[in-house]
Amino acid sequence: MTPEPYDTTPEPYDMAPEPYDRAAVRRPASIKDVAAAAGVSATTVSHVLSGNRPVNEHTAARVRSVVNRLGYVPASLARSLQAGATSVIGLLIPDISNTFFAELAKGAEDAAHDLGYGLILCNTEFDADREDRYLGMIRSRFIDGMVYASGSAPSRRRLEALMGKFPIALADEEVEGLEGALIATADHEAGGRLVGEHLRALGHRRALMLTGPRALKSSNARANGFVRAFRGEVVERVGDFKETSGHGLVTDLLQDGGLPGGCTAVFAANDLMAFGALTALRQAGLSVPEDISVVGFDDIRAASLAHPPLTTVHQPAYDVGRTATAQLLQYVTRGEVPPASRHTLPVELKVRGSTAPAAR
Amino acid sequence: MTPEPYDTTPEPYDMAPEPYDRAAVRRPASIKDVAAAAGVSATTVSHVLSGNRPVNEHTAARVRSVVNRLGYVPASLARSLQAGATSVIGLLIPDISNTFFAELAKGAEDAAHDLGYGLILCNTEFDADREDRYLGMIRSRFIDGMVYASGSAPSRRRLEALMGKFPIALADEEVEGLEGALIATADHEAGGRLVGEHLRALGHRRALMLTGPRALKSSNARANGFVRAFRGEVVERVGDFKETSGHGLVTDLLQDGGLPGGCTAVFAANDLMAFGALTALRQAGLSVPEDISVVGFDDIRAASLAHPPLTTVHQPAYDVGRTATAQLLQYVTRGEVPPASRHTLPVELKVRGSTAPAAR
DNA sequence: ATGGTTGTGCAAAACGTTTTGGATATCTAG
DNA sequence: CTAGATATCCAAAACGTTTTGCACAACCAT
Repeated sequence: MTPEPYDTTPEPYDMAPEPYDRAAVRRPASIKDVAAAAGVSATTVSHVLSGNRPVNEHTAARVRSVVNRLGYVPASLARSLQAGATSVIGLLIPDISNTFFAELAKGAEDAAHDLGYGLILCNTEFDADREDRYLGMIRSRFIDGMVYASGSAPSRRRLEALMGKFPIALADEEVEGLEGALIATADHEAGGRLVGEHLRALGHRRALMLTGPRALKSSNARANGFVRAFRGEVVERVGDFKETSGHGLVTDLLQDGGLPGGCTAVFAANDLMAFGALTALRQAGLSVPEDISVVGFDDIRAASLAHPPLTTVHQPAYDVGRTATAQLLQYVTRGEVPPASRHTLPVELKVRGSTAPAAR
Repeated sequence: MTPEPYDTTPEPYDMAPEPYDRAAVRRPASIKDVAAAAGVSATTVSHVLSGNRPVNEHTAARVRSVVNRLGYVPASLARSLQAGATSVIGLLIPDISNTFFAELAKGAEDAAHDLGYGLILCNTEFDADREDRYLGMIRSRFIDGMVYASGSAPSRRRLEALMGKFPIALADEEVEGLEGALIATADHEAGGRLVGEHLRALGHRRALMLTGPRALKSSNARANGFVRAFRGEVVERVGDFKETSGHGLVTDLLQDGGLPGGCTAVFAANDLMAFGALTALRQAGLSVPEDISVVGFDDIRAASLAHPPLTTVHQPAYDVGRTATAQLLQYVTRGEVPPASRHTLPVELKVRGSTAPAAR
């Protein structure tokens, strides 16, 4: 029986809309005030409100009336202290303004809300100090658990030390060597495979692949899946998931005498880099998809709005967040590790206007 | 002197990376355990850690060593209970996956983090019950304040009742009749005005305006500013800020025999509707900006990536979130209402490829 | 010597709940 | 009429901190 994290009794509507009066903030009523005013003990008030033990209906009615009159709302802090849990968890991500993480956050928030949990947003901006600071919240037991969706390498060891002692679930990015952990991630490898098959079916035999940072398992999985399924010649260039990176890599290649080996397609490991590539190609007078096909990864909102609409792999960001959080909470509330402790969520290829049969 | 919300002492790195061992969770060390092990009172431990009163350096060293050995981290709950504040605030928004609110959230998180505050994400999905539920957090004093950036009408009265008693700051959307409130909002009216001037300067004299819901002051302000500065004929249609709405409204008009009165420009109250309009126009065989100019509002990421790149009004979403939060926290920590309790933040017109001189 | 300061540490109260073991009165079954 | 059950409520402990008032010793200046 987890405690309700906060009271939901509606504020009486007919209350005088007092002017904004900072000075007159009086100490909010405590359970003792209610007890005194109702002529009962604090215990009884608690029982009336929680229904934890039966109370005489007459007494209960009196107590409830006093509760309303005084506008009493139980202090959730004291409740949590007593209960040993706060009904709040954290969500640690690098950048909430990135639509992928925003979607993930939405899923996490939904899952948390479903079980009456609050969600603290831990936005790290890829800053290790900031991340440590937030991880401190779990050690001080202010949050009951953490959904971790960051990939900053320096915090890896710190994370390991925590995972044995506190409930932590990984989302989106795996951490090597943590076998027993709770993990929810998209099927990056399958995504790469789908792209490889798609381009191959269109007759492409040579492709340029713009990868993400080597340190990220997810990025590597995309590349591996692609290379394996494409069964053609693949030239790799390492980018950083930013638009400028895609633009720069392609521009450089074009200036060095065209895409290497007569590539007819470009697969970028995320949509942003794909957009950069798109712009670079257009600037060089090439048209997409007639001359070159371009594929992205993520399916961010702009992908379908762009011109041409971008063929890309849809990632279930919402589901990743939701699943990881649900797993974490199952662990936290029931105290048991959920049966399937690793979830790999399906991705989907969205074929749009940026891919076409290979030019001959 | 606000309390540190959570401990930041780094976990010792050289700790044995124990296997994931749920059964062996032992009660974390409390201040009493430390006191006993160090042969001092809990008071002394507290003083050593807080520096609140001087402690003999020899004793202090001993205490610190025990703290490390036991891995003691103060329970922030107990600390907050004693302090009467949690160092956590809430951010209530309708939809985190909307890039505008994601940016706003980022600003809010930054401001909160700067002052050592945590931020609870309250995503309402425009659901009044969910909003009430979250507002309950402030009444139960689990959070020290709330940044409110939603516009759902039914909660208006409820909000009024709360604003006199708890620290609440409004972001993005004003609430009528709450004069003393803390408010940070973009200059919607100026944004509309900029668009009006821009289109007029390009020679446009008749325009279609797609507004947002009438209930939103921000949407009305955009329309008012536009109409006043455009000084031409303006046909208004009411949309709902969604892409389908922009598409539907324009399609309907086109099927009824072209844009009314020979409009040469469309101003949508947000980018999403502008994209809808763009698609509808293209489907009707009209080209943008040669035949019709299109302007949006918000400057979401997709705006610059679209084809043609969308002329739009850049809203300082990040600053709105940051400013509102900073104001709230100034109020919360210092207990005083900041000097300027209303901030109207400047917007900026981004002229891109979707506007051109009026076709004659 | 005396009074005041400084250094050092402790005990107890306070924060606001929930939970547990009784206590008292009333009822039920034999 | 009595033993046991039931209904009703309360006092006290517990959750883990910080803060406050005080005690004691040691030192200083008069």
